[in-house]
Amino acid sequence: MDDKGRVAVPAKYRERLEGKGVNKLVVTVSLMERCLVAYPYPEWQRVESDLVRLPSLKKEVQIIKHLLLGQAIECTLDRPGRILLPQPLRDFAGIGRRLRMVGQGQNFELWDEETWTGRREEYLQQVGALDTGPESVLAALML
Amino acid sequence: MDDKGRVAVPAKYRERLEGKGVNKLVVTVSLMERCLVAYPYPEWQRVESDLVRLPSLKKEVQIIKHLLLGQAIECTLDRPGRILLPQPLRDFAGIGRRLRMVGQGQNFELWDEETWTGRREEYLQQVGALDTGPESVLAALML
DNA sequence: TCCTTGGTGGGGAATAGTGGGGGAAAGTGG
DNA sequence: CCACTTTCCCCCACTATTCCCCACCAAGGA
Repeated sequence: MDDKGRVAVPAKYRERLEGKGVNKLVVTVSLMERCLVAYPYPEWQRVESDLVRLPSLKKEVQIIKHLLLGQAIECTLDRPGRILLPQPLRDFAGIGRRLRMVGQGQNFELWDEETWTGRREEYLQQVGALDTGPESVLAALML
Repeated sequence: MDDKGRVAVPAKYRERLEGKGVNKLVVTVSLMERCLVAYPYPEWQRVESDLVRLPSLKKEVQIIKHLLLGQAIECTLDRPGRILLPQPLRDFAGIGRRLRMVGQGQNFELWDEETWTGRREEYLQQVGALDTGPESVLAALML
């Protein structure tokens, strides 16, 4: 990230977007981790319409709508393929000068570099402790 | 590995790939060890589609998706049959100038040479301590 | 020895990423 | 309502990477 708050989206992601004529991303917070999540615009529309369909009276729904919808920002890619990350979102995820993008299939996450490497160590430890019996996730993958 | 970060894929692996018209590999981290895993592209697609099919709410699934999907990099073989290993992956596996490829059937692992020889000693010790009764893995192999 | 095949090294073109200036637009205060 | 400030966005130039190609070296077989 440069000191204007711009983040270069790697060319590999970008060409997948441009292939579909998409030049906008929606960035919001992650519900699970101290990081941000970026959706290609069409993908976000799907998420959003799912969300608004949920019954607004339920407390869980309210919470999730506040977090996701309330902080979602539409970001347009500039010519060299960068997005401008608003300060509030950067603060939320503790994103400093160096950040890390973590792909998740359709969308991808934005982490502070240091936060990510720390979290990754925790993940590895947890995997080591996982059940490896025939019913486990690991077994299902036949890795 | 040369000082541009390129790694020659041994001809034996390569011809198996080229036989199937595959010139791309996907490299990601290993869940179990401090090493990298390389999949032929079609094989990786299978793993990936298995992963996205798993229930995303489970914590184990989240962890595995972050580790495997999040750090997966697509690598194209250059003409002499080498791939370029990105710095972050090299760092993860502590891969220095000399590295070691360890076949695992469909895929293969990439180890730092020194890390591998150390780990191999531990493996040998652990094999020595294995149960050799009629129900054991060793017995099942009829060794 | 010579020829073939697999591995290595490096130069250079193309492409991706970075940084910064200036102008438009939007927000703020008089 | 108008000036002033700030933010943002577009564009250009510069730097770093990546990728593509060719030439060299080393080993094994005829």
